[in-house]
Amino acid sequence: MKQAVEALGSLSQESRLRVFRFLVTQGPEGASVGTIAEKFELPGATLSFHLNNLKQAGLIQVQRDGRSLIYSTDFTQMNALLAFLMKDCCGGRCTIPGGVDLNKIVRR
Amino acid sequence: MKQAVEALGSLSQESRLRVFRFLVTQGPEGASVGTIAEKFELPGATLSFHLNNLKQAGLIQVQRDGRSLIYSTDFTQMNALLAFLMKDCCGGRCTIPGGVDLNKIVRR
DNA sequence: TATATATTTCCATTATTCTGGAAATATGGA
DNA sequence: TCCATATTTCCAGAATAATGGAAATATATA
Repeated sequence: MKQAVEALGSLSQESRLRVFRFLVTQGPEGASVGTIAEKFELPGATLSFHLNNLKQAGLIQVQRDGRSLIYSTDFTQMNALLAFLMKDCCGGRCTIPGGVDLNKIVRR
Repeated sequence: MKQAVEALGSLSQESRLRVFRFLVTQGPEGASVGTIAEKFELPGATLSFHLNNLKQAGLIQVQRDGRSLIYSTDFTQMNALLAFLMKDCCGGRCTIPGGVDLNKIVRR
């Protein structure tokens, strides 16, 4: 549950959620800090703080490319978070947009 | 996205997540504030604060029964949150415990 | 009406998180 | 080596959230 709280907390901040969603769209290529900073008009220190928070939560990973640091999503944690929410927080009552009852397909 | 941030924020606090999960197990019957307070050993004012937060986020609902207030889960919001996370935060890479690829069944 | 029970609201305190300028660190190239 | 670029760390101030005692409100019952 500790991990879930951390991931939920990380995604519950608007700037961070925005950045995370953007990184999701970037796929494995990811994006450099500079690119993200420009896109969201965030000061370096602030962005660095948020990226570090997402990384601590296990939601993103980083790799260096020359002078740039490239951040990209790490779906392991997101996967775990979804599994947790569906198993422990839905009580057999959750469906998804297509009308599928999640709890009928989640191994419990 | 506003709603998602609110729901994520509400669930990202340990006491609240615990209480929410407990209410999930209680189903439509729900539980009184007193019952929850005893179970989690939380002072009245603190619990009231957290219950109100969950309610504001649309995750629980309340009804009066005599002197007691009965809180119970409202899955509409949880459902919406899961849909949001799967559609916008998984990038086609999330599976659930049974090994099912969520993005194959989510209407996008 | 008087009293007990259940819960909330009020409010002050403490704790945590967010923000961003400035300095520090890392890398690459001239 | 010197300089430019990319990003982080440091740090202090501002904003937001959590905590819980005490008073207020709501309901029930005698």
